[in-house]
Parts: sequence; C-alpha cells; structure tokens
Amino acid sequence: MQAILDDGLTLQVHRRLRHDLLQGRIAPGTKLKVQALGAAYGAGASPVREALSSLASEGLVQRIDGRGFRAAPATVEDFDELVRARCWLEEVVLRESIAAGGPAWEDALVVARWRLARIPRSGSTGGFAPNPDWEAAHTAFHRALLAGCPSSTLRDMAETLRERAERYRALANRIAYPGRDVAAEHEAIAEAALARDAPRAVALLQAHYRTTAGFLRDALAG
Amino acid sequence: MQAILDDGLTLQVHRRLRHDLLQGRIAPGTKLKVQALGAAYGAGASPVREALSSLASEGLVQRIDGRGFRAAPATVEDFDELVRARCWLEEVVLRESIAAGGPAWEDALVVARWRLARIPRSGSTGGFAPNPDWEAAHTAFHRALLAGCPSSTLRDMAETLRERAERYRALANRIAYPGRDVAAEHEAIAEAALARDAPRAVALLQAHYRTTAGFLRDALAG
DNA sequence: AAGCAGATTTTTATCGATAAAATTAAAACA
DNA sequence: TGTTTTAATTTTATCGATAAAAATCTGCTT
Repeated sequence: MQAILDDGLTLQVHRRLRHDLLQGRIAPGTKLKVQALGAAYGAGASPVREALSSLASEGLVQRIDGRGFRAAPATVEDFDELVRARCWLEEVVLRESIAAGGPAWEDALVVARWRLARIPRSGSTGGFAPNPDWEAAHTAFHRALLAGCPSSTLRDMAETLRERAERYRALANRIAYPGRDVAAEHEAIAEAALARDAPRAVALLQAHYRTTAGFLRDALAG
Repeated sequence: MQAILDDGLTLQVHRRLRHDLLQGRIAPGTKLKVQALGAAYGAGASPVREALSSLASEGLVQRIDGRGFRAAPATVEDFDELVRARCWLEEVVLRESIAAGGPAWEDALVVARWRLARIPRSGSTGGFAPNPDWEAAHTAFHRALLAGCPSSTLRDMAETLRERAERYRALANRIAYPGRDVAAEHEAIAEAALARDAPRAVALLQAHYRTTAGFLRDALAG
C-alpha cells in the first residue's frame, strides 16, 4: 500500500486555502487571521503564514503590512479588467495553439468537447445548482483548447487569469444560470479551432467570454 | 526628519533577495539556506522563509519540498521560451498602448527616450562595465512604451517577463557588449510608436528583443 | 447622545528551540 | 582502492512563546 505522499504542511495549507478562495467559500475581503486558519487546517503559525505569503504573490490574498492578510477583494471593475485582459491574452494563445497544435492536441480537444457535451450543466433538475463534474469538464475543455500553444509561459498566464475568473463565477454562481445555449457556443469554438480557422475561433471565444461576463456582472452588481 | 518607514522584515528580505537574484549576484541553482540568509540580512527563520515562499510563487526561486529552496535555474531553453513569450505578449500590449495612449503617455515616452539617449551604455570608458544609470533608464524606457495599455494585468505580466529577462542579461553581462547600435533601435521604436504606427513599432520591438536574445544566448552558451 | 482617553483584549510579526530528515564524513569491508 | 555501512553534522520544517502594534471596549465628559 503506497503512502499518501504527504508533503509539507505549508503546501497543504496553501492548496486548501487556495481551493477555498477560488471556490468562493471564503468571501472577498475577509480578514484571514493566522491563528484561526491554523486551527482550521491543523497547523501552526509558520506554515499558514508561508502559505499566505505565497497566495499574496499569486494575487489571491492581500498583505497589508502591519495588519495581516485578507482575501483579495472582488469588484466589478477588477472583473471587467480581468475579462478584457483575458480576451487579449487568449487571442494570442489560441492563435498559437491552432497554428502549432498537432494530432495529439486535436485528439485531446475532441475528447474534452465530447465529455463536456455529455455532462449536465446543473447538478439538480429543479433550479440551478453548480455541478462540480461540469465545472471540471469545462475547465478541461478550455485548457485543451489552449494546450497546443508551445509557450508554457503564456499558457500559465492564461491559466492564472482563468483561475481568477473562476473565482468570480463561483461568487455569482447561486444566481447566474444563463438561458443561452452555452453548449452550442463551446461546440462552435471547438469546431472553428479544429478547422484551423483562427480568426473565427478567436472571435467566438471572445464573444463567449464577453457574454458570460455580462451575466456575471449583473449577478455581482445586483 | 521623516522616518524611513520601515516595513516588516519579511518585506525587506523579500526585496533584497529579489534584487540580488535579479542582479545575478546569486548564481542560478544556488542553494538558499535559511540560516545563512537570515544571518546575511539580519533576520530570523520566519521572515526569510516567508520571503522565499513569495519568491517561489514569482518564479525566481524553486522550492523542493523536503529539501529547502534554491535560486531558479537559468537555462538556454528557458531563456528562449522567455523571449518568445515576451515577443507575443508585448505585441498585444504595445498595440494597445499605442491605440489607447493619450498625451500624457506621449510626453512620458518622449522624456524616457531623451533620458536613455543621454546616458552612456557602459560605465567605464575602456572595456564594458554595466552602468546602473543606463540600466535604469533602459527599463524606464521600455516601461514607458507599454504604459499606455489600459490593462494593468497585462502590463504587470509584461513586467514580470521583463524581470526574468533582465536577470539573464545580468548573468551574461560581463561578456556581451553588442557592437550594434542599440540607441538607434530604441530611437526607431519610439519613433514608430509616437507616429502611432503599431505594426511597425511591434516589428521593431520584436526584432530588438530577438537580436538581444542572440547575443545573450551566445554569452550564456559560450 | 456624541466624542474621546485610557484600559483591555486581539492579533501580528518575529524569535529561539527542537524533532525529523537529509547531507556529509568516517570507518569497515570486500 | 572502490564500495557500502554507520556515525556525526547540517538543514529543514514546524511549534510555542513573546514584545509590539492594532483593534475593541469602557466609562467619563460635555
């Protein structure tokens, strides 16, 4: 029986905190007290503090010199900025992905599309409830789309922006269940990418982001 | 007399370590022992460790779970990757900067260009010696070029890549003193940007990076 | 009631101490 | 003489303790 390779406490705390933050389980602006977190995650001050330092560098947490840490605030302006940056950045990345992606890229994208199409958007049949499986497949799909880009640096940057965006999605999740046909949008994007039609794929992807952004913005502001 | 607003030890160590790393004063791959650093910077384990955690998130330092930290390695492949990513990213940023930059942007760019032109590239008259003033003006120039881009996110990303690149420059510095006319290249880039000729400005900027990269690559490999 | 000075309680930032793990050096062996 | 084992030494990761700084509460004053 293989041991569950338990890496340092610092990494554990980092991972869990990151998760809770991205999941929206910790509200933006919340004060993050070292002791409390330590108690919650079963660790002392040092690991927690280190984890918080890292997260601060990643932009998920704010460090306010003499007075500790807090969850990064989430504002409509920040969100808009984020979407804009994402559209520009992914324009480049998707273009490169389409230009450089080989057969393996195509295969993976086809699989990701298939999976995403198969999974229900909502977890419950009545109202809308976030479905973790769909979320995972959705992330995988977008990642597969960009996976062909040869620059890991750019891919990582896109990934960072995605995470920040996912956080906003999670924060607005209880409200937004767009009546539009998200599945069709994904389908169209994949279609264009596989056809190596970069301009069309980029335009569709950006439209996809902008539409989603509209819904989220309403949910956040309202 | 105003006090030298001394922020936390952690921040201080972070700043100084970062500086030493970017300056090439600490060789790539060097083991970074907590105690030693603490002694050097006059701090205990906690602040040093926190600083290292942050730097790891920024990519300047590597954390190797059970066995501490080390200065991020510098390889030719990594460098090439970096240059490529930079060309793509700054293509977008410069384009946006030119499109959105107002009079203030123009003014600042003109000043930055003027300053850079005025300062000698080398610190000594005989051979080549890095001139801190020129380095600063050079950074300021490139920053001014991109300052018009309305997306702070993208600007920050470009800044991050610049830092990584500066590190490579510092590492190769004792060797590379290109015989080409760097000043003229900068002049031409500024010229095109101020003329709002985005395609030309982008092409020149990329050529500038690629040429520099060539020299550095030789210096690193040889 | 609103404002404020002081006293009280939290919280932060940092240190020093320590078990566990990793590295290095020394000794034993083939 | 080149390994392998064992012992000694470093180094890491983490905890608990603590001074200094910040936030909160309290009751007094106008």
